[in-house]
Amino acid sequence: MQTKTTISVILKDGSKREIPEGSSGIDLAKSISNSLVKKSVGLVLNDELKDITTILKDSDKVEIITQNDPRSYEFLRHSTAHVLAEAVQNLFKDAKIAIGPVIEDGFYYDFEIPSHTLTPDDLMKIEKEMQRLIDEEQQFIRVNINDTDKQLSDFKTQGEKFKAELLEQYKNESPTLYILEDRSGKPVWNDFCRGPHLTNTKQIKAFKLLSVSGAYWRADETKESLQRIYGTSWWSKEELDTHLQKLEEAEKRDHRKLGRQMDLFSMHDETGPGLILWHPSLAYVRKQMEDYWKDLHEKKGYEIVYSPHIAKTDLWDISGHNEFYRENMFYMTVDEQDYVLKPMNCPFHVLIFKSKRHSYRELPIRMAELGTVYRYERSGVMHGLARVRGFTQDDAHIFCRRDQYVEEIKGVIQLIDIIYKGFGLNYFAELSTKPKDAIGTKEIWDFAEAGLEQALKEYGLDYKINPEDGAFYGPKIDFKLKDAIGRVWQGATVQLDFNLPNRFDLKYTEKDGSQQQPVMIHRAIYGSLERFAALLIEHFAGSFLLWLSYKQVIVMPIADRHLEYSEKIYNLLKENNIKAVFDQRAESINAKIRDAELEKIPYMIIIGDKEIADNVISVRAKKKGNLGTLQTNIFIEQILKEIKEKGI
RNA sequence: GCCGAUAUAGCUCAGUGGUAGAGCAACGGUUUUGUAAACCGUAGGUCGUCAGUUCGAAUCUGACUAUCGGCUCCA
Repeated sequence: MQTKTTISVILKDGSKREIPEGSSGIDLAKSISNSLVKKSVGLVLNDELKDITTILKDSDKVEIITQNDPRSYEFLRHSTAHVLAEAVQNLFKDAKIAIGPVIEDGFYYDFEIPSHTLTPDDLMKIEKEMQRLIDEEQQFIRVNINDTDKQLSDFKTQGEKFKAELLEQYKNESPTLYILEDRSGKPVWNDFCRGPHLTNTKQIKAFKLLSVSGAYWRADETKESLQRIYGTSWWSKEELDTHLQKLEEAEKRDHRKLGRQMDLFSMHDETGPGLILWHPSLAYVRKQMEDYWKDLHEKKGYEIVYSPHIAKTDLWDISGHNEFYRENMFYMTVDEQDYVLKPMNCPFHVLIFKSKRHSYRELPIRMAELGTVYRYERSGVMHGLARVRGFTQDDAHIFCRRDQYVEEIKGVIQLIDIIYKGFGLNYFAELSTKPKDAIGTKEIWDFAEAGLEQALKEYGLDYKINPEDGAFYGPKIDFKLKDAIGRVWQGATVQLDFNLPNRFDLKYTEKDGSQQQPVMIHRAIYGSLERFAALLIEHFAGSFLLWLSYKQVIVMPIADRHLEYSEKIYNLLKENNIKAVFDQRAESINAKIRDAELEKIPYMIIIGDKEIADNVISVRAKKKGNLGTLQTNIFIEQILKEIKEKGI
C-alpha cells in the first residue's frame, strides 16, 4: 500500500512540507517530531478546526493544535460533552439528547428525560459513569452520513427526535456522525455532530460536572423543556483546580454575599423583587460616584436636568415606548388617566429640547440626568444589584449638528476614559452596526456608522465590530469593563438615535434659515448606578478605594487612659473632612484590629502610651499591616492627597 | 414567565413526626489590653405565608411569596 506519491502542505510559518499522499494530521505531526505527536490535539485546516485524523490534501494550509493552544479546549470540551451524553443515556434509558456545545471554560448538554428529574446528587453518579467510559479508552470515529434518509429513520426509531430535527435541517451540508467505539471496535454510542473531536476518550484528563438547570429546545420557550447539565474539562488536574479556585474566588466576591456581610444594601419581601435599599456605606460609594460624575459633566459642558418619575401614556405613545416597550413598563391609572412609570429618560429630555426654538449656534446641547427608571423584568431574571426593576441611569442626550457629531462622540469617549480611570478599571470597545430590521435610510446609517468609527479611530481606541448588532433605531458603541478576576461587565453605551428626533419632529434653525433635524446621541457611562456598584463591590472584593470608603480611618485607643488623646485625633480628622470613626469599645487592641480588617477600613490609627508621649500616631493599613508612627498633620496631608488622587 | 433547588434567631448553619439548637453579632457585667478574636452572663424564633394530613408538623402534602442555579452560547 506504500505510495511514492507525495503531497505538499503549507505549515503555519508558511514553510512547505512534503508528506506521502494519504497522510493524516497525526502522520504530519510524526514527521515533525515524536514529542509533538503526544501533545497534538487537532488541526486548523484551511482556517477550520478539524480532527487530527483528517487526511490531508495537496497544498492544504495546516496548523497542528497542541494542548498549549487555547483552541485545543474546543476539542476536549466538545468530546467531554459527548461522553457526558453517553453516560446519561447509559444511566437513564429514556434520555434523549439535544445539543451539547462548548461554552466559555466548559460545555453543556441538553437532555429530555421523561422518567427522571436530575438532581445535583445525580451529577456524582454521572461523573462516575463518565470516568468509566474514559477508562474504556473509547475511540471517536467520524463517518459521513451518506444515506440521510436511513439515518433519519434510525434517529426516529431510537426516539432521537431532536437529532432527527437537526439532521433534517443540515442534511444538505455533508452531515457527519461521530461514533464511539470500545476497544474491540464495537460501536457503543453515536451522535450527529459536526465535530471536531479528540481521537480517544482517554485524552480527557480532568473534568467536573457543575450544575443542572432547565433550558428550552432551541432556546424557545414554546418548545420542549429540557434538562441541562453544565460541566468543565481541562488538560490536567492542576488546570481544573485552578479553574475551580477561580469559581470559588468569584463566589467570595459575589456582591449579594458581600452586600449582606458588609451591610451595603438590602432587599425585602415587603418592597417587592428588584427594588434596592442602599445602606449608608454603599450610599456613600454612590454619592462619590454621583459627585464625581456631576463635577466632570459640568466641566465637559453638560447641563444637569431633572424629570419626573411618571408621565401620561400620551408621551410614551409619541416616543413609541407604549408600542415597542410595553411589556417592560409599569402602568397605573389615576383620575381615569393612564400613567407610565418611566422606563427611560429620553422623552423628557427631548421635551426640554422641544420647549423652545433652537439656533444652530446653540448646538451642541448636552443634557444629563441621574434619572431613576423602572422596568418590568421577568420574575426569574433578577440578580442582586446587577439586574433590578428600579435603577438609576447616568443618562445624557446630546443634540447636535451633523458636522459636530464626530467631535461629540470623541468627547463622550474621553469622558468615559476619565471616569473609568478614576475607578482603576480597564475596558474595551465594541461597535455594533445596522441590524436586519432597522429604521432609517441607508444614507443615515452609513453616516452614523462611519462617524462612530471615525471617532474611535481618531481617539485611538481599539475596538471590535459586532455586525448587525445595533439597536433598530441606530448603531452603538458598547464599552465592556474587565474586573480584577478577568470577568467582563457591560459598561457604557453610546447610541445614535434616528427614531426620537423623527417622532418628536425635532428641529433647529440653520445658518441659511432652513429647519434641520438635530442628530441625537444617547449615552450612559456607569450604565446603571446599581449595576456599577455591583461591579465595584466584586472588582474590589468589597475593599473599596479610599475615596469611595464610607469609613476611611478608624481611631483605636489601646486602653481607656488613651481615650482623651484619641478623641482629639478623631476630631482633627473629622475637621479635615476625613471619614473617621472612633472605636471606644472596651475590647483588646487585637480584637479592634480584627474587626477593622473585616470591615475593610483602609487606615487604622492605634494610640497607646508611646504615641501620647511622642505626640504621634501609629498607622496601620488594611491588609498591609503596621506602617509605623507619623505626625498627625503629615498623615492628614497624605490621606487627603490620596483621596484627591483617587488612589490610582 | 418556564425548569429545578432552597426558605429555622440580625448573620452562618444544625435539627426527617413527640418540649426549637450552636457559633458569631446584640445587650449587661468583669477585664485596661501594643498590630487579626479577653472572660462570664442575658436576651433573642408563630421554623417564609396560608391551607391540609395527623392524637401531635420545623419535619409529610398542596397553593402562594421570595431567594438561588439556569432558560444568550446551536450538529
